[in-house]
Amino acid sequence: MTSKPVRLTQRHIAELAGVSQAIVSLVVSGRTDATTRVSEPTRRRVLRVIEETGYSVDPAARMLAGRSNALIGVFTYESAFPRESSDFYAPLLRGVESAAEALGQDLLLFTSSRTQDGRRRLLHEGSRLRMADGCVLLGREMNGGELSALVDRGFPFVAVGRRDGDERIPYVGAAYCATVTELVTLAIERGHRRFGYVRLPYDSESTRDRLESFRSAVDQAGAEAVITASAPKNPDGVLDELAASDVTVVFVEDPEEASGIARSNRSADRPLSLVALGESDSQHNEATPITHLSAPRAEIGAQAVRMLTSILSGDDVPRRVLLPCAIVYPDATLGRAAT
Amino acid sequence: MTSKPVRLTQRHIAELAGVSQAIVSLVVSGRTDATTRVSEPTRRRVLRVIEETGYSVDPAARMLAGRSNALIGVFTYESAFPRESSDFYAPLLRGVESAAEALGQDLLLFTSSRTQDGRRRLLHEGSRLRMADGCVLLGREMNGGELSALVDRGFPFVAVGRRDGDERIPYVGAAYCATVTELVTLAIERGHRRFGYVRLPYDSESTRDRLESFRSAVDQAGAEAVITASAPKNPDGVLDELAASDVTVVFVEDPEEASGIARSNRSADRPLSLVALGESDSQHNEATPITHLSAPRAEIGAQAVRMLTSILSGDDVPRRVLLPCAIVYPDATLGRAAT
DNA sequence: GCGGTCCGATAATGCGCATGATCGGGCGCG
DNA sequence: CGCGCCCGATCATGCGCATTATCGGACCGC
Repeated sequence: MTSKPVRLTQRHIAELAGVSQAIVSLVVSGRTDATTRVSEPTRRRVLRVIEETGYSVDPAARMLAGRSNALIGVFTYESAFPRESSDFYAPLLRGVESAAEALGQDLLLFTSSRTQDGRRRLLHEGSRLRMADGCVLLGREMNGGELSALVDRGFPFVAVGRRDGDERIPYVGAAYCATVTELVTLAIERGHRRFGYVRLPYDSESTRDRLESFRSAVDQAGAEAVITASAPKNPDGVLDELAASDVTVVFVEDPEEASGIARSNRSADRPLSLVALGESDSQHNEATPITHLSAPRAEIGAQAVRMLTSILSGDDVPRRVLLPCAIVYPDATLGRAAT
Repeated sequence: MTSKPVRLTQRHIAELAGVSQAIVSLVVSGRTDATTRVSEPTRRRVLRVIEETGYSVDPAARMLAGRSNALIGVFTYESAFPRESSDFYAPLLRGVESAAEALGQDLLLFTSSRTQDGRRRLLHEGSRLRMADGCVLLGREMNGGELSALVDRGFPFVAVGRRDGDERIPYVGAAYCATVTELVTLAIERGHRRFGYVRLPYDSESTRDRLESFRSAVDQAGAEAVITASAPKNPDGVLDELAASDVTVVFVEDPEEASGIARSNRSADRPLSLVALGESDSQHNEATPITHLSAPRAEIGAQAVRMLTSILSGDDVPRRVLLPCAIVYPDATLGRAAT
C-alpha cells in the first residue's frame, strides 16, 4: 500500500475555484496590501475550495519564495531531554516553547549534529543550522570561537547565558552578579564575617560572574572569603574543611551539591549557614528548604526567543540582557552568625 | 548595525570554484550516480570553497526540489515541556531525541497555532506539518478524525500510544493489556478475590485497554471487581469506599493518585494492597515504593521514530507495535490477602 | 463621448536546488 | 585518419509559492 499522494498546489485550488494561482496565494497569505486586492466573493470561493480539499501551503516553497518560515532553531550542546540535569534545560525549554507558541513560530531541534566526546558540534560540515531563520543556543558551556564564527557568517542567533567573550554575541542571561551581592550583604547583616565558597570545577561566564561578585562583595564588606573546590561525593569533607577555616556561612554554586552539603550540615555539631547559588528541581521536593538564588530560567528562554525574532525582523533591540534573579527562602538556612 | 544577510548559494560557490552550479549540487549531496560524476580535483576544490565560506544548503530549496530533508516532525497536543505531567512527555521525548540523533534526523516541534481550548490543532489552515518528512504524534488523547484525515492525505506519521479507531493509523504503544493481566494473576496468587479499580475520568484507548484487561482477568479468575471513579483530592474517600466494598487490593490507574492513596493507606487501620497502573517521576523519589506497572516510554518514543523513518524509506514494516511493560517492585505494596 | 481612475484579476518572474538532457574533447581502435 | 565511446562538465527545467508589472473593464466628471 504505497501511498501516492497527489500534492495539492495553489494551481489546483486555482483551477477548482476558477481563478489564477496568484489569487490563491493572496487569499492564503491574507495579505491586504494597497496594491493588491481580492473581492469578497472570490475570496470566499477560494476559501471554500481550500476547506473542501484540505489544502495547506507548502512551507518549503513559501520559505524559498522569500518569506520567512517562522522556524526557530534550538541548538543544545547536550541532549535536550536529559534524564539528569533536566532542571537546567527543562525550564529554559519551557520558556522557549511558550514564547515560540505566542509568536507563532515552530521549533527546530538540531539533534543530528555530530557529536564530539558527548557534546554536539555547532559548526560542522553539513551543518543544518540554516534550515532555521535563526537559532537559540543552549548549554552550560559554549565554544566562544564557534559563536564568533556564527556572527561572522551573519547567522542570526541568541545565546542563553552570559557570553562576554565577543561583544557581538547577543545573549539573555541571569543577573547573578547583583543577587549574589545581595546575598552576601544579607549574610553580613546577619553577622557573618568569614565566608566559604564551594565552586564548580568548570569555568564559564556565569561561574566566573558569581565568583567575582562574591569575592568583591565580601571584600567590600571587609570580610574574609575561603574558596574551595567542588566535591560532590564528599559533602562531609567539604564541610569539615570549611569549618576548620572558621567560616560561618557557605555559598555553594551547584544546587545539587548544596542539597548534599545541607544534609551533612544538619547533622553536624554546629551547623553552618548555607546558601545555594542555583536551583534544582529536587529542591522543590526537598522537605527542608535551602536559602538559594533562583535564575528565572523560563523567562530567560522566552526572552531569548523574543530577542531572536526581534533581530530577525530587523528591530534594533538591546542584544545583551540579564534578568534579575530571585532569592528563595531567605530565612531558611541563612541564619545569624554565632557571636 | 543591521547585518546584510548575503545569502550564500550554490551559484556563489560555483563562481568561486570556477565550476557550474550543478557541480556544486552534486558535490554537496555526495551523489555518485552512474550517470553523473565529478573528478576528484574538482570535488576537492569545491569542498575547499565550501569550507572557507561556511556554505550549507538551503533546506527549503532542497525540500522544494523534491529531496527529503531528514526532518522529523514532532506534534504534541499539549506543551512539550510541561511543568506538570512531565513524567509523561519527558521520557517519550528523550526516546524520540535519541533515536533521531542515532538516525541523523533533526526534530521539528510544531509549537505554533494553539487554537482550541488549550489543545493544539493538528490540521488547520496554514499548518506547517509538511515541512517535515513525516511526523510523530504525542498526546494522551488524540482526535481520531484528524488522524484519519492525515492518512487520507498520505502524510506519513506514527502515533505514540494505541489508536485503534482507524486501522490504517500506525502507532507504537504499550502493551498494558498483558501486564495488567499479569498483575491481576499475581494478586490472585496472593489470595486476593475482591479487586478495587480507580479509573481515570477520560476515555482513551489505553484507559479502555487497561480497564478491559482488568475486568476480563478478574472475571476469568472468578473474582469480583469494584470500579470507582478517580478522586485525586480525596484519597481517604476512595479508600473508605473501597474498603466498605470489602476489596483487599486496589488497582489505581493514575500514578499520581496512587501516591496519594498510598499515603492514606499506610496510615489506615488495615492497609489494602495497592497497585499503580502507571509510573510518575515522583515515584522514583518517593521513599516508599509502590508496586506498579511501567510503560517503556523512552523505548516507545524511539521506536516510533524508527518506524517513521522506515515508512519514509518505503520499507514494509509492522505499523502497529505494542511494547511490553515492566512490573516494578512486585512485592512492595501487593501483599498477601488477609485470610 | 472621452480621458482618467480605480478596482479586480492575471501573467510572468525568480527564490535555491536537483536532475535529466546535452555537449565537448581526449582516446582507442580499425 | 575517421568513427565511436566515455568521461567530465554544463544547460535547462521545474518544484510551489510570493510578488511585481500589467491588463481589462466599470465608473466618474467634464
